[in-house]
Amino acid sequence: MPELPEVETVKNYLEPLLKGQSFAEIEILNPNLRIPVPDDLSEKLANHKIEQVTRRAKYLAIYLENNSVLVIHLGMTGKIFAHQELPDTDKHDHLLFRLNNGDYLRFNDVRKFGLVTYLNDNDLTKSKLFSHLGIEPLSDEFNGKYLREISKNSNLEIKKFIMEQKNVVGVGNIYASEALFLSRINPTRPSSKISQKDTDNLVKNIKGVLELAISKGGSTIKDYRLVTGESGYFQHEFKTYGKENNPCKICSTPIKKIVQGGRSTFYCPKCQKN
DNA sequence: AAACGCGCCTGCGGGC
DNA sequence: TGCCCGCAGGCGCGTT
Repeated sequence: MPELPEVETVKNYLEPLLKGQSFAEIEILNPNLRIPVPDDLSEKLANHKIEQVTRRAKYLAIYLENNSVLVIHLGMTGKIFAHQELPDTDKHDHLLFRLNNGDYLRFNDVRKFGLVTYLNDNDLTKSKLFSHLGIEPLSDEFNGKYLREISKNSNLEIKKFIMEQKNVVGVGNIYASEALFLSRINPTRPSSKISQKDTDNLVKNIKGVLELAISKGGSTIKDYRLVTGESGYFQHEFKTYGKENNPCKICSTPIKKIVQGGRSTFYCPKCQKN
């Protein structure tokens, strides 16, 4: 899936398409997602004006005039395509949204780790999907002081720590590797062993890499596509992710691949010392 | 109670 | 060519 920059990019595309419109009908083609798509989705959401299109963590939260919220998560392979007329559907399409202006949105998800549902209450914190989520990485609350405070007593490896959604949301497997490289921190270093100065730097680099990726329209690897079907561009700027055995951009040492918590991690063993 | 590891599901590419 | 295995932007759950 899409990590935070990809979801933010989707949000930015959807906002002008949706804001002020309403859903005329939402057709469920296949309800079998991470949680089943509720039968009454269309009934609950249709014909209520769309007020806001937002992102929280890696979720899209689309607020309607009747206080309900359409919630979409793209999982690993979820995609949303926009069309100006009735599109052909393929076997991994799960929902087809028809807007009052005749546009369509198509939700496609090969691996079905995504979800589409609604909330009756627009206070996201009341939902089980959102209640446990930590702060946003691009917010002012996410700063070196905060990160050091929550990490200084943890022996969890730093890459796992920053990917933990209760600590900070939206930092996925790619951007965790990239931010640690930029910060010259070994991904296996215990969180407690990172100085305030290095923590400040890590926060700066997490924000920097996410913002840069957003500015490039996210990263396209395999399945992820922009709403328009175009690719994002940030994948061309990866310094470590997927670069096993390629020379480090700084010192030319071959990039190493290890596995942490079942996820691949890429880093430079020379630049990123423990 | 934090932390691990597994399962959810499908497709693709590499190795044999 | 074909089969089998490992791996993939995430996340929640049960178990230690």
